[in-house]
Amino acid sequence: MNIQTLLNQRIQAAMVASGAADDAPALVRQSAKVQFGDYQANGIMGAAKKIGTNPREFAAKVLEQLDLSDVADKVEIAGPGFINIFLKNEWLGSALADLRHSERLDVATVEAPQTVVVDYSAPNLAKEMHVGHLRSTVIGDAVVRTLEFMGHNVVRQNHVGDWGTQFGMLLAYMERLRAENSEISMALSDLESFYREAKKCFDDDEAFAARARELVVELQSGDEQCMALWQEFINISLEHCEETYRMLGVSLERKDVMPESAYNSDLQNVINDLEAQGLIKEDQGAKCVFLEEFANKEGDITPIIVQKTGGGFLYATTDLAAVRYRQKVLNADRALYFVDARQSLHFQQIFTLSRKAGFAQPSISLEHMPFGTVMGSDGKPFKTRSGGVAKLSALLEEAQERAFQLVASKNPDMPEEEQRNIGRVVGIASVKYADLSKNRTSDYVFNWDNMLSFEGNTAPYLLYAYSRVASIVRRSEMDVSALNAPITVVEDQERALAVKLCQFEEAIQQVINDGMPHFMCAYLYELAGIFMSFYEACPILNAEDALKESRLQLALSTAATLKQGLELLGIETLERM
RNA sequence: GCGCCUGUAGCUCAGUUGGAUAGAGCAUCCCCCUUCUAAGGGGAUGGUCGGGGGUUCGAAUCCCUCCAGGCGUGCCA
Repeated sequence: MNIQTLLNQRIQAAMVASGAADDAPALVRQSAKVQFGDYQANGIMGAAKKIGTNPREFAAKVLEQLDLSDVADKVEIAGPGFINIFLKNEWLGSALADLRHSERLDVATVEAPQTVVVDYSAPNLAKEMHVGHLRSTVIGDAVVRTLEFMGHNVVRQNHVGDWGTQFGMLLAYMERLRAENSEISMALSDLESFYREAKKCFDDDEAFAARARELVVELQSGDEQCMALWQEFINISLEHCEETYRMLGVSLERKDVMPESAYNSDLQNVINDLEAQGLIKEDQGAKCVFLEEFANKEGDITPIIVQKTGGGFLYATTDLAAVRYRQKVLNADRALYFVDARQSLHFQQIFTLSRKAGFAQPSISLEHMPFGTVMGSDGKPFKTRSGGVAKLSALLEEAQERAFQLVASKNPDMPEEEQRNIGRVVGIASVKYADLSKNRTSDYVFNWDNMLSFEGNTAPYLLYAYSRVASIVRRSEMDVSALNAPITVVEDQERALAVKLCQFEEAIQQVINDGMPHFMCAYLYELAGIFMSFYEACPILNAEDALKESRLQLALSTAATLKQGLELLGIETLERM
């Protein structure tokens, strides 16, 4: 059920029938205030202006063409020409019955599924995942889950960094350890320190550095032994990533890995294609593309360098090859890039050039989904207490430990095993939710106390709300699947809850349109808050039979919606806390 | 220099693409546990939406300008 879509269609049709342009939008929104009803149409004023009539008179004409008697019991003109819609309680009751008896909460899959390529996470395999990878991974995964729920064909692309000069250094260090008969797998169990040690050798030891550079050349020329060593390293590094994904509850798998190196054999083709189209200019020894779109007022153009002096390729080249792959091989309708906001210019360049060179057809939508930086309380990029970059796995361990301490202090009598499990779920959920609930584009401050608080828009609050609903259902000791009594919407709190439950699909739509999961978070937080008010005001288990069954179904639907919503965010729920 | 982003309550954040009297949580202050989890709920206080101009029925949102901060800007990714 999507009330907004339904009202939009009906009101727009009435507007057109009243003389508005065919494409005049009805602009139906959830009402800002209760006195304005449940929904308001804001499009009347604009449409009236275009055809040169008085907005209120036009609104009156539209109402004559509009029959909402099945869904609304009051439709009124207000202010300069708003149309306010008050939904009918009986209709809400029947909509809820549909929702209750649907596996998917009455959310229909899309009529025209798209192939959506989602590029996210993309850690550099030379090092371990750190806090900087959290946002791309968590936000991308939430959007992926939401797209799949709506029936789109999603192709995950984990564009990991597995190529480049730093691998020479790492391979040289592997060689050295092997020569010393040291245990390589042990050394690689902590990639972070492995990288540090290798870097130290590279900086201090001239012979080592020379060998590292030599290995880069061997690697690039496809030397078999060198490749084998490299592959060994990549495998171990990927296992680290997968361990973190498991801990985080992220849906990425090995099959989703499409590394930078996969495009190596295509990079020269990219250059050739650009050259054949006359797009390349050699400048100071490098092959560049100068596009007018990136000129300043003086006419100076920021070039896109696609091949370095000496023949090396750059990440621009790889990204161009990736666009072409996503277009030609994956046949994408949309390609979403969950990548740091600092790469905005880079993606503008890549997208513009891809269109110009025909790598991307007009039909494909290329969308950079930028996100801000995770900050510490000092307002600077988040670091550990010792000042280093925070390893993601360590951060997640700490989250679970903190949550465990919290659970143990609130529930001292609970068996430790259960405390641990709750700590795990709450800890991970807190970190993910803190990230997901903020507007993607802005920086946010990482704060343990805020994210682990049970108050406000936090994971613990939502999980608690869910477990509380689940507890009511358990205590009812009824066969809830057999519940079939009509759902009656009478009290204000019942009504508010009913309307909110019917708006789940609208929240999903927002997440998909803009790649912004915080809309889902806001929705779930509001839903939980409204349920809590309902819970205070409307006794469920102590109500008499018909009322009890009606309210129990409201509770059931709330539980199902919270669970499904959190699942779309990639967050586990708990039946008991 | 140029470009992009950000600036909303003391703090942390929303604000559905130009809609009605700008909203939450924390903090502060007051209420509510003999009834389904008080890890909860209800209420109060708190705003020149960075400043100034403009566009129009209507601006936190769009345009111009200034201020403050962040980031990017030819051979790292």
